[in-house]
This record gives sequence, structure tokens and C-alpha cells, in this order.
Amino acid sequence: MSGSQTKSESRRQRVLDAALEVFAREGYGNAAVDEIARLSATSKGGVYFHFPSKQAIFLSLIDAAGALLLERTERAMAAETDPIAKGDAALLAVLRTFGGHRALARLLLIEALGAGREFNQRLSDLHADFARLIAAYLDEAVADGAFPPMDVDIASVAWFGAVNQTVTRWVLTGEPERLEDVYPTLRSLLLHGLQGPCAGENR
Amino acid sequence: MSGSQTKSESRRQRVLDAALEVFAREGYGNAAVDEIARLSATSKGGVYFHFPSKQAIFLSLIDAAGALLLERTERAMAAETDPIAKGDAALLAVLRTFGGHRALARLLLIEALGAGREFNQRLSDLHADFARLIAAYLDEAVADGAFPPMDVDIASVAWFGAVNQTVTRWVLTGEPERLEDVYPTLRSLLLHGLQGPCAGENR
Amino acid sequence: MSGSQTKSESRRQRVLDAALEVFAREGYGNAAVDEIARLSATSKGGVYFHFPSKQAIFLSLIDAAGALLLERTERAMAAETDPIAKGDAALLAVLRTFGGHRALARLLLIEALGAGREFNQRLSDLHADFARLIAAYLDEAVADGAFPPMDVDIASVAWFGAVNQTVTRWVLTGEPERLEDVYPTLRSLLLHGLQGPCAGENR
Amino acid sequence: MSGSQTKSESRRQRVLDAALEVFAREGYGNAAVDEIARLSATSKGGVYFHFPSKQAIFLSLIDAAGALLLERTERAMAAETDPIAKGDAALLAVLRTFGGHRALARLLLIEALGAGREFNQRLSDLHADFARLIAAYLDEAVADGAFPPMDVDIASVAWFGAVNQTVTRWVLTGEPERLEDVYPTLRSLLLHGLQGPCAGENR
DNA sequence: AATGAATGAGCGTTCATTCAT
DNA sequence: TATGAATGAACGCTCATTCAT
Repeated sequence: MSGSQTKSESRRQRVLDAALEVFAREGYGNAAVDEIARLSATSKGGVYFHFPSKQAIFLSLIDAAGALLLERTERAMAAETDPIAKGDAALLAVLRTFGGHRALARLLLIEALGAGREFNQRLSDLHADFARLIAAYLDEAVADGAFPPMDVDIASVAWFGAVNQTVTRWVLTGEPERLEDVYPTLRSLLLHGLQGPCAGENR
Repeated sequence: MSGSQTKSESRRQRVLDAALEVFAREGYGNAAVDEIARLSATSKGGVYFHFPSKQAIFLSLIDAAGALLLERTERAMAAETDPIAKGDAALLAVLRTFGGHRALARLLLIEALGAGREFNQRLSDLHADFARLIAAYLDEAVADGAFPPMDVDIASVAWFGAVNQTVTRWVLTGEPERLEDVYPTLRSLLLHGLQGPCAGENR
Repeated sequence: MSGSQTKSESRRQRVLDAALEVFAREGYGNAAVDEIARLSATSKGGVYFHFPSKQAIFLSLIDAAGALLLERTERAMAAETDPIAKGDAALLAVLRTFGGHRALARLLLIEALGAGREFNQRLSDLHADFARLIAAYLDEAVADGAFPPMDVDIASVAWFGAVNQTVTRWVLTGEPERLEDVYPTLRSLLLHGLQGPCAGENR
Repeated sequence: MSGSQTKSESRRQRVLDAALEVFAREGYGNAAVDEIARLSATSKGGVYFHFPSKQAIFLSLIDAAGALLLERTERAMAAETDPIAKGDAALLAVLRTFGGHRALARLLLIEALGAGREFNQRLSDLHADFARLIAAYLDEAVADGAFPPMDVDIASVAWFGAVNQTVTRWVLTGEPERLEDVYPTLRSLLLHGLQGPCAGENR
């Protein structure tokens, strides 16, 4: 990796960092490339040297954020063997990733949704990727006997949605102060639903 | 209701109908007031006679859509007495309302989110209203002994999120073809979670 | 004069009164016909029944204001016979007319100027009318031996300008509190100029 | 001064030149930024790159014109020592500055007045600056014994007004063809008033 | 690689005027 | 006479994108 490559990479990264902040603060439509350039201590031309368009910057951010979320979740699940523990690990990984980076949460769960048709596909793909991850785990857990047979497609989407909504509420209203505090309740709900754990079952 | 009132109201309603279509198709930022005027067979000035701003049109739509959703859900729940049946009714009402009006679903679950800070408050309020409705039901059901004690705040948000996400997937990907098809699975997940109904329990 | 004529006249006058207030407050360009209608307790259509256009309202006001100023000045001069006293009377009449009606002063000296080419002609005519009045007086006074021969055209314009500027300053800055307070100084300046009255001359 | 600075400055100046012409021709309200852009052989965006708003362009012009007028007058007065000669120099400087630039005269004496409350302050300031210049001169001349004691505030405003009105007439009606032709008459009026020079006084 | 001046299409909003009632 | 809903042209301003340097 040559010095100039490094410099170029860091410049590109500075642009992405600035873009994340601006997009999260202003939303996609209201974000100005000028502002991204200013925040990244570059010029407008500099931004356009590294990215072909404003849209491409946003897509880069979504892709990176999605990849980060997936990777963290996968890694956390891989560290466990027990099916239930795998699920717990996934839940915690998502809550921790979003809880530690509010701008990222805002970008992925809020701004990306209304940014236009072009991004819906990308977002659908990400949702699908994540659902696939959860679905694969559910399939395994079902095969393992930990869970009864179910429609894993819908179950994974619902799992994802329940988690998303608590994160979204946290982003929009600031409640609860620490996102991870929802973990015990959410865990119980995901596992046992509203009716709670069956008698004689542990935890 | 005089004739002129009727006419004026109908013009206003035509604008709202057109706006719903345009906002759902283009998103808030990309929607042009010109296009709304064209679709409602009015002039731009006509639109601005009935609404002070583009933002006000959007807010009107969100408020109306939110009120419709709440009202339908409340009405459906009121028709039942059994706690479990109330929950089922709420779930079905939401799925049917959204399933019967994809543009409305897109507006409320997708476009309103990324439309800017001004709308987040309104949306938060709606989310809170809906969560309160569910929370009140859960409180009752817990008191009734149908559900064990739980953190109803988080539970209602998670309930809402699981439903929203399936609706969102339907809006974005068209799956499943009929939204209501998710009802049985979603119902089971909400009630019993991933681990399914306890042995000896009926459905 | 029939009752309806009276009513019509009074309605028309109410529009003019409202227009004077709005034009003086907002300027010609920023004044809205809607606002004039509101202030005159009429509808927009009502305004347009009495006047063919916004421009016509403004011209009516300018004409009326100009006529009032001319008439007051002429009447005041007619009441005197001594040439110097005639001049004093004219000066006082102008100061009193403007001093008693700030909106009128603002309209004639400020707003009418920048309102557009269409009004410049009208304003020029008014200026010319007034200058003619002063010029006729000066001609008489010169013939009388009260003043030495002079270029009465320029003198009348300068007279008008000196007065106008003090009124304009009053409108814009509020100084002096009572416009008529400038009378003694202005009188002396107009009669004797900066060098003051000649030795042996009385006031 | 680098080449790019020169180019940027010249573009900015071209915009100002075009704006002066358009504002003088159409008035502030009727002037379109599009037209300014066309006349300066730029694009609308180009105009807005150099100025934040239409209002700012207008203010720039007023400030520059006011500064030019003040500077020319001050310079002309500084070149003389005799009080009377200083006054003559000031009068000539104003007449020549306006007489040589009709658009500038129109901007400062006509369009700026009716352009709105925002500009009145600026214009008041300019009037005050100019009045201060004249007042300072009058104070000196009084101390020198050239003029008798007087209310210099009002005298300077009247001086300014008499000159302005002749310039305004020239702008509006084109009379006299050469503005400077009013100089002798105006000079005499300002010095001696309508009653003319005292017997035994020279010039 | 980087800069920033320049472009120009597009948009929200205003408002004088018209006209059916 | 009077009303006020409707029209539509006009305008100030923004901003993603380009490109000469």
C-alpha cells in the first residue's frame, strides 16, 4: 500500500465519515454535498473525485453499515454453540452495534427508508440478508429441536422488526437512555411471546 | 352542508388523494406540488388555497392515516371481550388496513420516516399513540391473567415493530402477495414467541 | 345621492383608507390586495368591483393625496396678501399637512417613488403642479419687488426639495418629534439661504 | 493580485454593473435576478455564488454608490480652503457625480426609497452621513464667520434636499438636459435664499 | 489529486386578476 | 354588488454536477 494510496484512502474515509454525520443530521434530501466537503476538510471537487455522485456516497454508507451490522452479528453468533445462546448473542450484537452508534442507526433505520426508490432495493437486500442470517439460525434451531417448526421467513422478519422498532424509538425519542436495557424484555418476548415462558421452563 | 361547502371540501379532498398518490410514488422530497396539482385537476394556486404549504399537506395525510389506523384498530378491539381475541382483532385490523391500501402503508411506514426532522415528532407521536393502545390492552390482559406481568412499554413497541416490518417487506418487495396471509404465523409469534405454544396449550 | 350610491361611496372610501394604510406600511410592491380587502372589511372581489387594478388604487391615492396637498397649500396662500406671508403660509401648510398624516407623507414622498415607471409620470406631474404653484407665487413676488429676479423653475424645485427632505427625514427617522418644529429654521433658510438675513433686515 | 482573483473580481463586478442597470431600469421589485444574470453574461447560479441574495446585491450597490458620492464630495471640499469655496465645491461634486451617472442617481434617489423597510435604514444612514459632512462644513463656516449661527442639522438636510430634488427632476423628466446647468441658480439659492444676495455683497 | 467557480434545471411559494354564484 | 375559490405566470433561491486550472 503506497503512501498516496493511504492518503487517498484516508481522504475517502474522511468523506464517508463526514457524510454519515451530515446524512444522519439532515436526512438524505437536505444534506448538501457542500456541507460534506466542508466537514471532511476537502473541496466539492475532492468529494466528486472519490465518489461519482451524492447517491453513491449514500449507498456506500448503507452498504458499509449493513456489512458492519451483519458481520458483528455473525461473529457474535459464531462464538456460541447452543441455539438459544446464538439467538441471544445476535440480539445483543444488534443492540450494541446500534446503541454504540446512533448516527448509524438513524441512517439505516430512518433516513435510508425515505430517501427514494433507488435506495429501497438496496435496503430490501439488506433486510433480506439479515433475515436470511436469522432464518438460517432458526432453521438450525428447529432442526436441533430448540424451536418447533415454523415459517422462518416471517419469523425472521418479525424478529428483525421487533428489534428495529425498539431501536427506532430510541433514536427518535431517546428512550430508553441505554438501548441495551431493552435486552432482557426483548429476549423474553422473542423467545416466549406475550404469554411468557411456559410453566416448568427455565428462564 | 351547503353545495359550495361540499364542492370546496371535495376539491380539498381531491388534493389530498392526489398528494397521497404522489408522495407514495415519489417520496416527500421528490414529490412536486405541480404534480399534485395536475393529478387533482387543479392549479398550483388551487392547492395553495387549501393548504398553506407542501409540508402541511403531508402532515394532513399522516394525521389522517394515523387516525384511520388507530380508529380501525380500536373499533376492532372494542368488538371483542376476550383478551386474546382483542389482540387478534387488533392484529387483523392493522394488517387489513395496510393490506387494503398500499399507498397509505408506504406513506406511514416508509416515506414519513425519512421526510425530515419536522415529521419525526409527528410520527413519534403516532407511534406512541399506537403503543399506548396496545399497552392499555396488555395491561388489561395482564390484570386478567391472560398474560404474565411484563414491561408493556417495550412489549407494545416490539408488537408494533414486528407487524410494521412484515408490512414494510410487503410494501417493498410485494411478499407475500396478500398481506393478511402473514396473520397466523404472526399471531403465533406474538403470542408464544419463537419457542411456540407450550405443550398442552391450545393454539 | 341615493342610499346605494352613498353606500357604494363609503365602501370605495373604506377601500382607499385601507389601501393607504397598507401601502404606507408595506410599500407598493409588498402590499397585498388581500390585505387591503381584509382591512376594509370587504372581499377581494369587492375591491376589484370598485377599482380595476391594484395600480389604479395606488394612483387614486396619489392623486387624492396630491390634490389635498395642493388644495391646502393654495387655500393657505390665498388667505394672505403679502408675498412673504404667502410663502410662509405655503410652507406651514405643507408641514402641517404632512405632519398630521405620516402615512400620507410616506406614500407621497417614499413609496410612490420606487413603485415603478408607471407612477413616475404621475409623480412628475404632481411635482410639476406643485412647482408651478410655487413658481406662480415667486413670479408674483418678483413682480412685486419682494424677491429679486431669479430662475423660478429651479427655485421652486429647490424649495420643494428642501421641504421634502425634512419631511422625509421625519418619516424615516422620527426627527424632529413634531415636524412643524422645523418651520422657523426652514423659513429662514428658504428666504435668506445659508448666509442668513442681511444686516438691517428684519427677520 | 492573482489571475483567478482578478477573474473572480471581474465577474462579481460584471454582476454589479448589470444589477445597477436592471435595478435602475425596472426598480428593485420588478428586477429579476434572471435578467441580471443574462446581462452579466452569467448564470443565475453564478450570481448567487457571488452574492447571497438579491437584497445583498442591491445593498452592495447602494453602499458603493453612497461611498462614491461621499468620497467625491469630501475630496472636492478638501481641495478648497475658503468656506464658501468649499460649499461650492461640494455642490458641484454632487451635481457632477449624479449628472455623469444617471442610473446611479436613479438608484440612490428613487429606487432605493421605495424598495422596502430594509433599505430605509441604510438610506437613512447614508442621508445622515451626508448631512454630517455638510453639517461639519457649516459648523466650520459658522465658526469662521462666513455664515451666521444656525441650526446646522436642519440646514444640512435642506441643502441636501434642494440638491436632491433638482437631480430627481432631472432623472424623471430629463430637465435640464445638462444637470450641471442648475449650478449657478442653486448656488445662489443655497447661499442667499429666495431674497437673493444683500445689497453691497459681491457675487 | 484537488480546487472552487460556474452552470442550469427545478421547486416552493406568492399574488394580481378573473369569474361563477 | 359582493364573494371567495380558482388560475397561472413569475420569481427567488438551491444544489448536484461539471470542468478549466
